Amino acid sequence: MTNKKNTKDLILDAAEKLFAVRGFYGVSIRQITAEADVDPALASYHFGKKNDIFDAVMLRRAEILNRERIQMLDDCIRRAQPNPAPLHEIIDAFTHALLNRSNKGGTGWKSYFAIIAQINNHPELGGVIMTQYFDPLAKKFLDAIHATMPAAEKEDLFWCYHFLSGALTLTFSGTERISNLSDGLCQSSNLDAVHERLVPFITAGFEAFKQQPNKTP
Amino acid sequence: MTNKKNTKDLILDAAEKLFAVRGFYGVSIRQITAEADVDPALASYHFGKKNDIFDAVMLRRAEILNRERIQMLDDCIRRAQPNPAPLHEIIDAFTHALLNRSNKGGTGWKSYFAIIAQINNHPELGGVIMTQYFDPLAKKFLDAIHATMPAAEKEDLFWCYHFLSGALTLTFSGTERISNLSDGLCQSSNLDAVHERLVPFITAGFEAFKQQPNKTP
DNA sequence: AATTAATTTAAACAAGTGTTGAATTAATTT
DNA sequence: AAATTAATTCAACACTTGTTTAAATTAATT
Repeated sequence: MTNKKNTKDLILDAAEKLFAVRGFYGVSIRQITAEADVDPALASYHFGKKNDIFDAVMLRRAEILNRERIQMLDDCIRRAQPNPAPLHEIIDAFTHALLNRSNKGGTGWKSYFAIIAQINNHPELGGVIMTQYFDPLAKKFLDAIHATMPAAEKEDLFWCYHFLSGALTLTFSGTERISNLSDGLCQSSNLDAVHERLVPFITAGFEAFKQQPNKTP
Repeated sequence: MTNKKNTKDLILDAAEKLFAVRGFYGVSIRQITAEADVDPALASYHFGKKNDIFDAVMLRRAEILNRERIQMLDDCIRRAQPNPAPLHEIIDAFTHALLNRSNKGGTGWKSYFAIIAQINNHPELGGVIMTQYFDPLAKKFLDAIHATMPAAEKEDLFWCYHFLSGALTLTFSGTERISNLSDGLCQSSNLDAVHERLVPFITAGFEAFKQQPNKTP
């Protein structure tokens, strides 16, 4: 097991860490290369423009994460055949990989999720990665949901997905202020506790749209 | 009705608009004052440091919004006395002002919500405003929920609040990519449609924790 | 061992950064 | 009307920004 990292990864690690805290525009190339203990010119040499560094940071983990999540969705659907997969299993499959990486994946993954949360507010930055990786996954997820809730309206499910997406984003970004609300309730870092509550919460939300509303024209 | 705005508001309007799109670090004072058609030095003259401009932008609407939301919560509680307020009314009171301003409040409010979403990921920026305005409101909201769901565990409700907060943030930031998932389903800007779905979704999520789980030790 | 390729260094570039001070104009008070 | 305060302009400051260039060094290939 080689412990010595190459320059490209050193830069990506440093960029990931700093982007997570201060955002794309809040971090300079010189700060990144200083954190990586590397000459500033190497950033341009290895990656090109600053935007390309950001894209490289995103791509690195997007592939891993995406493969895992699609796999879990497929497994969950296959297990239930010929019936549709249970709703809570679909939602668990959609969220489990996030929890797992955020919990046991190390600081790099934590930073990565924080950046994902930022991308939601800056479409100009991560547009390509999102369209290429997350959208197909979301489509597969929504299809599975629709299969297990055939009576629900598609538009309802579409919005429910957005609510799930928002809850997920904030939960796993890790940057949320726990504030003085918790009163010591939340012994942080216990992300399993979060997941135990997130899945029932979201499942119940979706189920509220299981039947079409009484249309009385 | 005076149409002529003073310099301070011109700067705040421009800053709000630009911060919403590119974030705090992504916008320079010169860009702000150019957008406001005003001399760059006036930013420092009227507000001080760049951080103070950001705080002023936040403060302006935080007071208005906060007063409205607290009012609606109080009204909803008073209406139900001596019974606890219905769950869905509490959630509506918590979200209605956001919807209303986002829908009919003009572009300034839209930008404001986008900045709020950013603050969630950059606690260093809006910490003061959040602690001063949003936390007390959240506490009042959670108390009301607890009153109407006395059998639920406090920690469960705390996390449910976070899921609500995430869903709200993403929904009203307005910066979310609608993506190619919608297939023309979502004729955007129809935020009433969002609210009609958000309240039942969140209500059902909370209700999943109405009874304590069977503790079988 | 010689040659080519890949990587790292150090210096520099023009442009943009937040902020300030003195001079000038506008508004308000005496 | 004069005097005083407030608001605005212009120029400049020291510094940082992303990026490039050419030379020096290291690694890989012949």
